[in-house]
Amino acid sequence: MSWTDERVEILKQMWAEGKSASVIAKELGGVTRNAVIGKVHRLGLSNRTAAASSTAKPAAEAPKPEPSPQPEPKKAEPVQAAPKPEPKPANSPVPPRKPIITAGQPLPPQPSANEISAEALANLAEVEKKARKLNLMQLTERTCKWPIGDPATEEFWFCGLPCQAGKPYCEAHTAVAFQPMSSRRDRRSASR
DNA sequence: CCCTGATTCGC
DNA sequence: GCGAATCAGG
Repeated sequence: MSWTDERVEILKQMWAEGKSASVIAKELGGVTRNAVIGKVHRLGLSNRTAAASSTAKPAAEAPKPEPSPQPEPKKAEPVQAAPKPEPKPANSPVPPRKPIITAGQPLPPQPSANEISAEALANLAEVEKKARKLNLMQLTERTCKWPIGDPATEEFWFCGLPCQAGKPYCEAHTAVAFQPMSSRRDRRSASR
């Protein structure tokens, strides 16, 4: 695979969205996260607007030799209705963001309005005790993304237990997340 | 150990 | 230009 214009576009977008290099690599396919990172650097968009930056290192920090106190004529420039209708002549037919449906996993259904077997619920309680209590940033492809608690409070985290291949949740949560929807559809006429 | 991005350097 | 190997950090 090579860095076609299109692929670079996707890379730019995803990187801007804060996706990790590995995720982008998977999405693009045919490249490793190293390749992605390498490309990102070559494109000059290494550091994003701050995010999950683990290594917040200002390495090689430019000493900023700017002893010249420039008057900085940076007044509140009146944005005149932003007369900038995109300096794009007619060479970027990509106005409507492509339907790149990244962000994979479906949102976890709330187990409230759903009738789950007491067994499963009890099991969940157990599982939640073992939850790794990961925050959003710590989730990966193979950690259970089942939310626990109220997102509006501090009492919120993700299960984080190792999840089955392909599934976004651990075994227990997968069980309640993907129910065959036939829990109590009992047909009383068993032997007929 | 899992992950993250950063950098280097041979190709 | 590319990206694997390596590095450095959480």
